[in-house]
Amino acid sequence: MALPDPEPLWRHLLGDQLRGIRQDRGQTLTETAKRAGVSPQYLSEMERGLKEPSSEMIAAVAGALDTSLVELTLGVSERLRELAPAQPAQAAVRATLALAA
Amino acid sequence: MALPDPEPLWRHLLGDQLRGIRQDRGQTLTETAKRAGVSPQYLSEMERGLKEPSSEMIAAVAGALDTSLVELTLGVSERLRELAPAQPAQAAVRATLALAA
DNA sequence: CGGTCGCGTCTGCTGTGAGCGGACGCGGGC
DNA sequence: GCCCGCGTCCGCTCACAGCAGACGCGACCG
Repeated sequence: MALPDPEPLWRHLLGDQLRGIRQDRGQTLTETAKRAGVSPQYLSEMERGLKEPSSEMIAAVAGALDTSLVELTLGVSERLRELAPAQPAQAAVRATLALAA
Repeated sequence: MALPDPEPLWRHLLGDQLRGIRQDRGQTLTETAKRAGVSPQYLSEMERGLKEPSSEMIAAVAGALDTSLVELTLGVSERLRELAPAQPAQAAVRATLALAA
């Protein structure tokens, strides 16, 4: 019986994307949060995949980072493809993700 | 002064993807909901973008549809690209999306 | 025709978690 | 030493995630 593959969760992948883009842009968490109109503590939680942000929140933070939902979702799908090259490597992939978080 | 582009929201795009895939698979809303372990009324709301599903819910419904988060996010990003060919067409694009919903 | 069934959606509800204020640890500058 | 800004921790409130029961509708059957 095949188990469902343990794909990473949306909120983790999204958070990774957001943090990655923010760092690429050289923005601090505090200034991005301010630009997005959210609290710094909340943005911190979003980036760490601790919260399920609403669609409007995602859009606001994307706007603050001068990016868009299309780039975020594309980034997530690309990341997922990198993470899932073959079935037997799943356990190693999981460990790598845990280290990145 | 450039306004932020009125990109569709994540929950709407996700819901459209889920309904599209479900219909492609020839599954009823009721059986997909059962397979995913969610209520039919909730799946209906998800598909119509009325609710912000948790990451686990997204994963559960994806599993029930024999799809994955990578396919969903890729589908969303592709849809966004279709929807945003050029800046002046944004208002027409918005109207088209409203009709689809 | 009336009754039954399954589909998808509406309505109202409760417990949980989204989002945030205040506090904290840390490093850097003066 | 004090101050500042960074990012995160902790605790809180209220909006909403998720669902039970009800409903409208079309299809089917006797």
